[in-house]
Amino acid sequence: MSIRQDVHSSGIPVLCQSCEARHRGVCGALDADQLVGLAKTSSKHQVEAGVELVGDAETVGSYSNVLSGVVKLTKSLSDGRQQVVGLQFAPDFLGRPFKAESEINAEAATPVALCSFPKTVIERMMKESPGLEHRLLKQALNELDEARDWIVMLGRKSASEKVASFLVLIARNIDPAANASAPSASFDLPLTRSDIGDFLGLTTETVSRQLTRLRAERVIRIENNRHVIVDDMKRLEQRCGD
Amino acid sequence: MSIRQDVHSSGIPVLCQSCEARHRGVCGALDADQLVGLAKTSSKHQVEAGVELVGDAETVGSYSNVLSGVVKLTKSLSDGRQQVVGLQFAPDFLGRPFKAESEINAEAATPVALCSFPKTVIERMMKESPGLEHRLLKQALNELDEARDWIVMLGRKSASEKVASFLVLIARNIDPAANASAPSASFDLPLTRSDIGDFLGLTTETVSRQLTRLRAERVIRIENNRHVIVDDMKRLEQRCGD
DNA sequence: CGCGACATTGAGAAGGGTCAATCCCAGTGG
DNA sequence: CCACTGGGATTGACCCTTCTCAATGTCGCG
Repeated sequence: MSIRQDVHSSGIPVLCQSCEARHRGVCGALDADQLVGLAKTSSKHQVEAGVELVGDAETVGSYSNVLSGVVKLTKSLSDGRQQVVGLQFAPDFLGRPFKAESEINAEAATPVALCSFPKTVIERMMKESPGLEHRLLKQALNELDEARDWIVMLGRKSASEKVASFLVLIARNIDPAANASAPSASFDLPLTRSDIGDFLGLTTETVSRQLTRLRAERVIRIENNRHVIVDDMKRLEQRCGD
Repeated sequence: MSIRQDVHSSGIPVLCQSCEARHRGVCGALDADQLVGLAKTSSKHQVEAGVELVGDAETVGSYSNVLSGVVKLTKSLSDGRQQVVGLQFAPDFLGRPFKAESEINAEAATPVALCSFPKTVIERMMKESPGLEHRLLKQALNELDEARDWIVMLGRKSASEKVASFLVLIARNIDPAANASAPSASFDLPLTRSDIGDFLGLTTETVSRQLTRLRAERVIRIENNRHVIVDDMKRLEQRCGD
């Protein structure tokens, strides 16, 4: 069994050997040959927090897998008002197929590791391998579901419910131990207060006040302004409004 | 030319002959044989405004194309607060592949014509014909783009900007003459004031006040509470904030 | 005519926004 | 080692937009 496994995986590029995207991400839809083809033109990058990913020369004309860290997608109105429209965690696929310019900005919210490859290569593979398109469809539908939950949140929740919902979202995506059933969680916030505000449609000050309130009510503890500990996830979830 | 056309279309089911979904909708990805297969199990429905489409026996386990009218997708919080998370116009595809229950309610906002078919048939065809999956991916990505624009609107726009944006959206989707370049538009609102509120994250009263304001400023005219006339789309667009 | 659903309008309350002062803390350089 | 600096974060006071609650208006229809 393990021998067959080894034989099988011997055709997989070194670059991809330990890559999470090969399992849970889009690359899982590719066979060894395709992986080799893709790996030839792909490269891993490491960027620090704050770097623009889209509009930046490095990824124009290319797609990426997020290997670690958090990428923040934003849109702006003409007068500068900004809104975060999505967060991408590993092993999400980053990029908008079938469209030249996206009008969306992507920025590393934390230090981020990416595996990038030219648009053309992926688009060719999509034609050859329906499985890949299937994966992308699934991710798109998932993101659509998430976007719709976010719409409900923005449209109908109060400030304190928004902040609680945000913390739950982050806990679920960042703390590896915080599965649905885990009673507690502990994680670093990947965003500044003002980013969180841009995410929730609130101001920095309101986010701060709501965090203070949650802390005063002993729902969360905060260390170093960034690290959050939730002893009882249930209590936090009760404050999400849904 | 017209003869060849006729010969070619002779294989197309009567049901589909004049159907818009065959051109701009998902059925455009199917060849004549597949159309015949699909048409065998599909049927056109006409439902009146207010009918629940999902959760209702008629469409559980099935997908549909919207042929005419407007379908309203909503989600609710446990205490009853409601939010519209999407509107579907002809020839949109209605349904969420790869997921048993959607937690989303779909309701006819106006009288609606649908062409429905069992999930199983479409899902089989998706495996056979990559073109179909491609169409669905495109629609999903488009809806995702729209959802993100909506997120910006909900998170960052003022009540008056929201109402103006809503009117522009409807004008674009309902008034056949209102292409991007048309200077004026005229249409019936497919939603009640309170539905519009649920769409924009506002109350009925606020929607009403903003409409009154737009009318007072001669940006729009309203007849019979439902019919809206925009003489100068540019002026309306200027109030959208973007 | 009168009912019921939807829409408008008004007055008052409140949730968040705005502006400004202060705090906190990680670096940095003396 | 300590003071200084600068970028978040927090807190407070005040204000404004939007919500809430309630009254009134309008239209279609039996």
